[in-house]
Amino acid sequence: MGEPLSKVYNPQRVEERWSARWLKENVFHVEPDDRTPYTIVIPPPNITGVLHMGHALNNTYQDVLMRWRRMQGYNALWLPGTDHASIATQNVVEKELAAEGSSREKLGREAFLERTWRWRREYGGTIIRQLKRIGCSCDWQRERFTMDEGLSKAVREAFVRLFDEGLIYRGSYIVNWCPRCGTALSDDEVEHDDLQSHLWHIKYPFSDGSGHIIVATTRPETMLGDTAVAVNPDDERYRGLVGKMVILPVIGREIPIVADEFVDPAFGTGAVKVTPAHDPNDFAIGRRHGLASVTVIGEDGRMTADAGDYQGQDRFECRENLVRWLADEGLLDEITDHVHSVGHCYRCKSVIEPYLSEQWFVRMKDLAEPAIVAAENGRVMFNPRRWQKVYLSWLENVRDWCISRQLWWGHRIPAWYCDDCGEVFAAREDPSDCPKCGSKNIRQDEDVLDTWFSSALWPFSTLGWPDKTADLDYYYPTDVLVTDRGIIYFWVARMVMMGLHLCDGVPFHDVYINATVLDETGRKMSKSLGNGIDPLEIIDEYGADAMRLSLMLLTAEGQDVKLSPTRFEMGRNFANKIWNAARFALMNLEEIEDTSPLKPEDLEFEDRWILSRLSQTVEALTTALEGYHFHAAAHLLYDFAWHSLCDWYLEAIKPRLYGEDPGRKRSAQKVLAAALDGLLRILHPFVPFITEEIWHHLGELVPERGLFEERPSGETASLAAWPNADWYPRDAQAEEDMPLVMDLVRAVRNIRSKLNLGERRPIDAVTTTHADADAAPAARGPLEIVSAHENFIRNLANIETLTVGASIEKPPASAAEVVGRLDLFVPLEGLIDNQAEKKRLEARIEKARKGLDAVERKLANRDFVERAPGEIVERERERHKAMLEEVEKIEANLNDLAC
RNA sequence: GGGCGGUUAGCUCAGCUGGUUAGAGCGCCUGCCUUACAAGCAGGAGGUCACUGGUUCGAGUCCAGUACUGCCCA
Repeated sequence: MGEPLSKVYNPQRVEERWSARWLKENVFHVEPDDRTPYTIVIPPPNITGVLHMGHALNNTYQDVLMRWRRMQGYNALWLPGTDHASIATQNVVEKELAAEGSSREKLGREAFLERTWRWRREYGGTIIRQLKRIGCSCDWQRERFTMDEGLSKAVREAFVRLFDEGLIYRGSYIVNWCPRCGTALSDDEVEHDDLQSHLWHIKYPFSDGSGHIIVATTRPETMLGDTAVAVNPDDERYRGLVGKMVILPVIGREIPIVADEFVDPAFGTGAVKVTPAHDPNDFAIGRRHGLASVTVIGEDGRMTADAGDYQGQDRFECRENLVRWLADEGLLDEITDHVHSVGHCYRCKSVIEPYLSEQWFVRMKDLAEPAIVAAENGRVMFNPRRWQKVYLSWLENVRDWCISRQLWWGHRIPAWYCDDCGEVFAAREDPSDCPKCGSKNIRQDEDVLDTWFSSALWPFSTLGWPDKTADLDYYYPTDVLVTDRGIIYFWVARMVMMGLHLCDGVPFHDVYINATVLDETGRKMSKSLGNGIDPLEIIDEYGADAMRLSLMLLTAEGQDVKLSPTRFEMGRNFANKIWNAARFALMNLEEIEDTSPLKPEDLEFEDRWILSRLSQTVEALTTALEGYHFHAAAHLLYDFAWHSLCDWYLEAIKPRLYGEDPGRKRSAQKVLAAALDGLLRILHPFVPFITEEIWHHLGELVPERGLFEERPSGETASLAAWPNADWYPRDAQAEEDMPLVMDLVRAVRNIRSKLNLGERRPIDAVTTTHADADAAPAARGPLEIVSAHENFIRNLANIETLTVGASIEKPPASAAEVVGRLDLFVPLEGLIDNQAEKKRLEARIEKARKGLDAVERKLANRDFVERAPGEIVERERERHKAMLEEVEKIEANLNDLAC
């Protein structure tokens, strides 16, 4: 790669190159060995899905963890895969069929499944390809799919075990029915929205003709299936009516008035209609009172034969017609406005119909208990902590889980019915006869399992369970699950339950709940709103590294993140900065001859400082990552790279690199190489592509980048060692000296700027102090610091001659500044703009006085002096002294200007 | 109705166990195409930390309440 590096970083080619290379060389594949494992299973995206910003964020977190742990030397497995998504996938294929004028019914089950598998082969890999573009370092060789042979076997095993243990049962209950998808849903798959609706007050005449009772309902169309009217037993208004019969309008059925505690006397008229087949509460009332159930709305959302004249009408159409009829008949007492919560299908948003049907359920209570304990005693830890509460409250109030779906795409329920003896049984292998009576007259249940049933097994089914594989033994339990808060119930809780029950241990130790991605106005990004930002467009425009880093920089812990496309400029600019810093380094390392280790005494001030900063950064960064503080980690990197390395260090070593002293040049080159090497390592988990690219360029020039010892750099940044803080020497004195030195440089630059001197006009400067005599003799005096780093200051402030000495008189016509205990004078004979200088000093003194006032107020407070800790009071006194001195000096400079 | 967040610079947000003159990025102002980078450099302006009360020598930070706002559950 001899060609010169472009001035602007161009991510496209770099990302393509490294993506391909990582894949080709299978860099992220691992097998069990004698190292410590670090495992993450990916939250498997739907095969119908396309990558959205939420995936990008979620997977960047995981990739940062994986790459970091891998570099730390763990046997790091990130197991990827996809989810078959029963409803979503079936919907997609059915839509295709509809466009062809066909349907799944026309095709038949087998042909439909064949067709769906074909779809999955053709399009199901889209999202996996997209994950690769982000740079995800998954072990792609281990990619799994929830309907793979192995995972299907796991599903069967789990079902049969739970069935045999009595934890799976079948029964007739009210479930959430989606008439559009034609299937039952679990409670969690129903989204509740408040709708502006009405309360219809309907007269039900007594059968003896003695008048009527008025019931209030939000769903008049279900009245056709009423089998009672209920009132509260304590309700004085209706006490005498319990037991009386009423005639159900339209149908003409005679139904009783019953008393039930459930009825809220304050709701509506205090009398409610009871429709056991179409409402879960009514179903319970019906059971208590032995009422019949009449189904009037069918699977397709149309009225059944039992709906009389309304048969065949759509449920909403029926409502309108029925209400009109009631009004015409004088049976409609009134209509009031009413807001109520209506369930919608989470897949297609249709209004859910509570529907009485035969379904399979998982008994949850006993499974939930250990999952609660696991969280309470810290075997499963949530980050941020507060999500534990969400998890617990769901488990504590958990209801049985409806797992059967009236779909074809999915794991067919491994349960069989014997038509001769009526036996119902589950089996691991397809049976040929009934285990009870031996009859061959058996048939398998038609339904498939809820997709989440297989998802619940994901952390161990992907590792080979139920077989006792070496993978399972080595990689399970996994270390952390990174996911969205929206699926704590659906998925996280169920994995913990299943892991504990079936696999003898929690599936992961930590759960990291990532932020929700919002648009710039604070709305959730969603397909239906069309306000999503396409990660691939961002990658095309700014690069994957830029997107990843932007997400990490912008997403504060535990806080949702508002994004707009332009916010990714942040990451792009950073990548470009790194690119150019590397370009600078590479240009100046080209003719490095001697790469043998340095001796500590070869290091100069800026070297000692930057290495100390790097050491600190490594330490703080490692701690941040250990605590999942990704945002803090990204900012540590940003700050070190940009504001320490680029702003100061690179500028500071230019004279050495361009100068004539080979020793000083060599040490600058060596430290530069070591610092860049370290930066690339710690940056790599966040921005893998650009760091990998630079790593190789650097490797060609300086394969050996150890500071005081040999440290071969290795082939790829992806497998480079994560640095320890002690790779780089700490230097307390360099760190202590630097702030004053920087302040001095800034003061000179400020004078230049405010007095319009231009950046490059050579000037002289004097630093002096009149208070040195008072300084504690043990302390390193400011003049000592300045003279020690004279070259550094002269270079960065572009000063020709820097005079340093005690008690030097202010040269005539000088600009003056106070920096800590120092006086800074810039002699400007003939150049000084007195007006500008006056303005500058006035602004300066105002600020200084504000500080002084605050300290004075504090010290004037007797309570503070008496009750605050001595060291705090002492510190304030010190500050007061310094600030008073500062104000006085600036004042003197101002006065001086006036004459 | 219950639970959990949020309210800090024009915008988006940091701010750990209470203690220097409250920070960053973007935007804004001034000056710079300085041989790594104009996606940049240097300098600067900008905040009664939502409100009320309390605890404390001291509150953006702790406690109580209020207002507005977001999410989840019923």
